[in-house]
Amino acid sequence: MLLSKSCVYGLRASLYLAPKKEGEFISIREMSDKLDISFHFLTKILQQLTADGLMESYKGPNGGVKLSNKGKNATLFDMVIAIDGPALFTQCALGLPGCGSEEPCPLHDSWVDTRSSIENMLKKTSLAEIAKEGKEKHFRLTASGNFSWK
Amino acid sequence: MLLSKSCVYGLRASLYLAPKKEGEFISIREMSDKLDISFHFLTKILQQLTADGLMESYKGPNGGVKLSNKGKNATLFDMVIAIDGPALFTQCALGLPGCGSEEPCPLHDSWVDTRSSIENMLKKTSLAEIAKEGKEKHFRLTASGNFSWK
DNA sequence: TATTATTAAGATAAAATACTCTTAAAACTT
DNA sequence: AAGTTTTAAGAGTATTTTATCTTAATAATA
Repeated sequence: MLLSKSCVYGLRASLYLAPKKEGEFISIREMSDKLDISFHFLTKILQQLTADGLMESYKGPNGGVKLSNKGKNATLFDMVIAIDGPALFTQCALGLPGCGSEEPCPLHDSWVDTRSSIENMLKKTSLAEIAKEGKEKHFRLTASGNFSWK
Repeated sequence: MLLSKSCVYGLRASLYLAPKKEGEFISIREMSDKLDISFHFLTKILQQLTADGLMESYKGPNGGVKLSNKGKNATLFDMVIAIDGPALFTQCALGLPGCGSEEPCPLHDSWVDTRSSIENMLKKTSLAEIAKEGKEKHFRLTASGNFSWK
């Protein structure tokens, strides 16, 4: 698997929040229901993104989380780094510590290329841009497809 | 992580065997020592590749494993499929079961591209070809770099 | 002020992955 | 035939990831 489950959940939640209107806090319960993710588990992941400044949270009635300004302008790459860390984008495909262009593993050269194509894919569009596009394209965010970008 | 540890160990062992001369069985103990992988764990992984017909094994003194003809002409892709299964090359990046070109997730289109670039990277060269190339380029297979393609 | 709705945080549990140990089976050597 | 070297197979342990449960803290509302 390319990304951990935590990471995938975090990305889906970020994408869920992306089209929401300015300043609105969305409860984690709503997201865990709509996205079919365990509430407490999702809470943990979003706490991490909040700690990283990519989201903001608010307690109490009408509380919830929202993308911070930083988060809105962030890309999925930033979310992945915050949750899974940078290993996928820095490590040798065979996990060899000394691997590099001087003394490469058999996969090194092609993996460097492929790796940056993954990176570019995740960096290409900001959440704000995906949200805009999503409203036209009705992207899927759930298994059942019952999510609307409004 | 792109590939499981089992898978990486299996690939490194396959690459270790690739340049060995025709018909020679290499003991798993030698490989586990040279590649710095737990003997019993590596044994399990190689049993899988043997069951899949990618390797052949022989018991008793001077026994060990070697690439089968199928294995020699196989690519790293085949090894990955045998160990990790096809999920990486078939699944949605966000793990959404219904995702496809009709109702895609936000990553679908770019992920389809990236996914096949990973696939192509692993399919590009057969183990036999990598072995040949390795003798010129002295590819790394260990953390310490103490592996020689002779 | 009491109640309720919410996130935060910590403890626990379950599942998956990674690793180890023991015994059995096969094949060689003497 | 007995002993040795090797893979095979199964059970067991450890670690990490995923998920749940409980309690605390914060903020709104009545």
